[in-house]
Amino acid sequence: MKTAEKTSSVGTRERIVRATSRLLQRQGYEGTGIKQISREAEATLGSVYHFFPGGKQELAAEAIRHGDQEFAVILRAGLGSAEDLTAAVTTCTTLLARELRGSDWQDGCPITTTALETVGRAPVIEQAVTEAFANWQAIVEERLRTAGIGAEDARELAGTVINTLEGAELAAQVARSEEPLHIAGRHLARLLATYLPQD
Amino acid sequence: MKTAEKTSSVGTRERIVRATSRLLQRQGYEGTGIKQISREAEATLGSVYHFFPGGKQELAAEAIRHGDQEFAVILRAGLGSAEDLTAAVTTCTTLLARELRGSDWQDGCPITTTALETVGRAPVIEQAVTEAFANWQAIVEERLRTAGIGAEDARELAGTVINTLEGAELAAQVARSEEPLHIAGRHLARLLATYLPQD
DNA sequence: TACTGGATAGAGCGTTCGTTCTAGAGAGGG
DNA sequence: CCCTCTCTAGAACGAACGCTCTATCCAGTA
Repeated sequence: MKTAEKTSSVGTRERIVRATSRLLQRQGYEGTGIKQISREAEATLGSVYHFFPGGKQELAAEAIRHGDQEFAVILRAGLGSAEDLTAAVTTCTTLLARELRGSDWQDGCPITTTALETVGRAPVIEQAVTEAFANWQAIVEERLRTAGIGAEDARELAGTVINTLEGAELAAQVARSEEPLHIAGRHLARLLATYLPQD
Repeated sequence: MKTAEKTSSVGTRERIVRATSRLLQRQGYEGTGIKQISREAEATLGSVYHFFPGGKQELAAEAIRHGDQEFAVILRAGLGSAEDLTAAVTTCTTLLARELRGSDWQDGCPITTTALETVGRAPVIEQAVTEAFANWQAIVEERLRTAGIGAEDARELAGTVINTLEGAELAAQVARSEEPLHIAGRHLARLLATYLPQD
């Protein structure tokens, strides 16, 4: 089926998905052209349409799924960084802030822009976006339950944690400052503390 | 200078700004064309470039300022709806949820999409976005101080309130559900309560 | 060697983009 | 009456858009 990889480089399909994900993150859906993607991925237009016969929408949906995983990694890293729940949450915001600053405030949430642009008009993409949000919420929810928060509270709080992180990341990007994220971390920690069993 | 308005309709410039604002809210910056704007505003291309010689960017910046005021009205209405701070906050989320559902989940925050698309690449627009966020934060901050919260806490909390509302509105739009907004309202109320003087 | 099918390559389709430009409409002042 | 100036009107420009299409390359199999 496939010969062993001769070089250490990744396959064409993977390069296309990665390039698309990064471009969507930085320029959004409408602002990103297929030709720019193929250029950036060092693939030809023929290859793009070979792997993604569904065109731009199918490609974007796959890129969203890629961004989903990417963000989930950060989330898990932050949430698993400490026994203390509130410390874990602030680690999350610190990680996000670092990544944001490191990219000169360019790389915010990998899917938000595309999500907003396509809401209500591109079902394939919306589906991927919905799954990503649900995935992130589930990750946070599980951590909250581990910390002893009840099922229903954990579910609702997880949603608010994700939403607040999203909003703070947007604000940080616009303001070119880590402050909104750090503040969000502190406020989320304080909110969660009111639900912790020992209270 | 100007003859008295003969009809009750608004002027051409105003129609252009309103149409642009609504289109940017729903389709974002890259997804909205000048010709679509002129069509929607019932103005000609000549009129658009007459009033906005700076082109699409200048027009978008003006539309952002329009959206700024629009959102500020809702914010003030919600925050001023009750003596009780926490009740006022949940009124905000209720108002936003109503508007969102009423537009079939189309009309979220009037500026977020454009803000994300143009961050770091359209200074004129970024400026308008920054001012809008600062404006909203100031509105919330003042209300928090009225409720007796200290200056620094009020400033930081105001930022988180705006950010969380932004994030929750995005989630509500994607999920086509009022729930994220209502939950955000409850959590924000709870967070704010921990800062209230009588605690 | 001949054949097959996945992958690559890019010219070209019709359309739309943001912008420019010229022309004219219409009211107000001289 | 004409001149001026604001505003309206839309044709036209080059560039970029998403996508289709044919041609070619090349490893694997027979």
